[in-house]
Amino acid sequence: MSGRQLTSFEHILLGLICAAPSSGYDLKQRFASTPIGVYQPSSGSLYPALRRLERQGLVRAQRQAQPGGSGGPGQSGRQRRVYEPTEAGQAVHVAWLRVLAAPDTVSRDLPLHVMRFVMMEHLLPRAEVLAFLRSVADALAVFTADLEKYAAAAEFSFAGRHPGLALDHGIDVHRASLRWAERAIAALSTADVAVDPAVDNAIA
Amino acid sequence: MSGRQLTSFEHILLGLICAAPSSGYDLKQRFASTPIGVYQPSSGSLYPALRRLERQGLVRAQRQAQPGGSGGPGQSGRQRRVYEPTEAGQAVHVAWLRVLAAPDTVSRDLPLHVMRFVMMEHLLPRAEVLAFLRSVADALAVFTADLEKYAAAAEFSFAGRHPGLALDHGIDVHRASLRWAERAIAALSTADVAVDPAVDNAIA
DNA sequence: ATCCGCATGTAACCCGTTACATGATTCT
DNA sequence: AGAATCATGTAACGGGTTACATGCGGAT
Repeated sequence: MSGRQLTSFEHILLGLICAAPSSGYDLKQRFASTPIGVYQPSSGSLYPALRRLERQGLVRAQRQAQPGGSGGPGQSGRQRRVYEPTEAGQAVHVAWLRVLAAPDTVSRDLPLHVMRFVMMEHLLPRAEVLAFLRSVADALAVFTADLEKYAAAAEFSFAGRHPGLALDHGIDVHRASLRWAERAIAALSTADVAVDPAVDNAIA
Repeated sequence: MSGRQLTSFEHILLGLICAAPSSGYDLKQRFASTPIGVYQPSSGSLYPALRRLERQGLVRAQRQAQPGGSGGPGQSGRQRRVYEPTEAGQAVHVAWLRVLAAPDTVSRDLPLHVMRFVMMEHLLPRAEVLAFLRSVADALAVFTADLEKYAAAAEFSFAGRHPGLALDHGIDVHRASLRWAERAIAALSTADVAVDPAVDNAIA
């Protein structure tokens, strides 16, 4: 439990491991197969990151002997290091999920916020998820308002020109995110509340 | 003119210098004052990057003696290194502006594309700007279609759940960008074509 | 025997961040 | 003199990318 705080990439890896114990190779496959980030981590970033998480006591690896069984086509080659979260790891992950969005960083961090939102399912109670989405929506409202204020102030200087159009793009995109956040709040508010037993012991 | 290709950051710096000769400090101020990227380059990245551009012969620095004049409040302190583009630098910049958007990288590169779009004003003829925007729109159309196909295929597995909502976000945001690109094309197509004399000698 | 796919790792290189250092000028 | 602003730079550190190395099993 050395103090230094994790990078976003490390936090995401930790989150994926919390969702399901995985080897480095598993994680790579998951990045490859989902439209998660369009981001393909390289071996040179992935394995060292996992070692760092391990060194800090947030995950634990167990060598998985290939089953092979009697006559079955024991499916693969080298031995896998399957990581699972420690209690400290789970605590760090949940704490990361609980951080609310802030107006001054929401634009830069939006993809990360969306990723965190995905990981909250089954780990945070409905009410906290809604509070998080509210923080995102509020932050985006502030951000877009600022952009529009800027646009209004500079209108004479670049209405209809390239800088003005670029500013429009920023406003449009963030307004789309804002509308999405509001719709997600509505959807999750009215959805059947099938209480998830996993959530309760995750909070404990 | 050593061969190695530039980072995005270096390309942006080169573009800003092409737009107006600037010192490192000027560039920092410009990043600070515009909603360009919400990105504040540090001295430790900015000055070395300028030196790299200089070493490659893309920009040229000239020490600017503080005017000061007779009795006037010569406004500032240390001597500035004001960079201006070389011909090679301008050529590299324009070539960078001319690269079209591709479907497989458009999501990752969108902010960069928008920035390039801004820099095209006065440097590329209207027709090329429109062709660029078309490539962006087409790439986004492909990208969103892929996302929607993915969503349709996985609907049973996560309709209304967090992953599904996150996917919706990706679709919404990229559709917003797509609509913006189409609108920008329309706006620039119908706009008065005041032929820009600067453009022609930039192409030469 | 060889190649391919699974699976993990390492080394060189580059770049960005943080934090500090330095120079010159003006304001108090 | 001391502080503030303008202005450029450097050093330590960390992490990502690329490319290569290794190990083992099954398929041709």
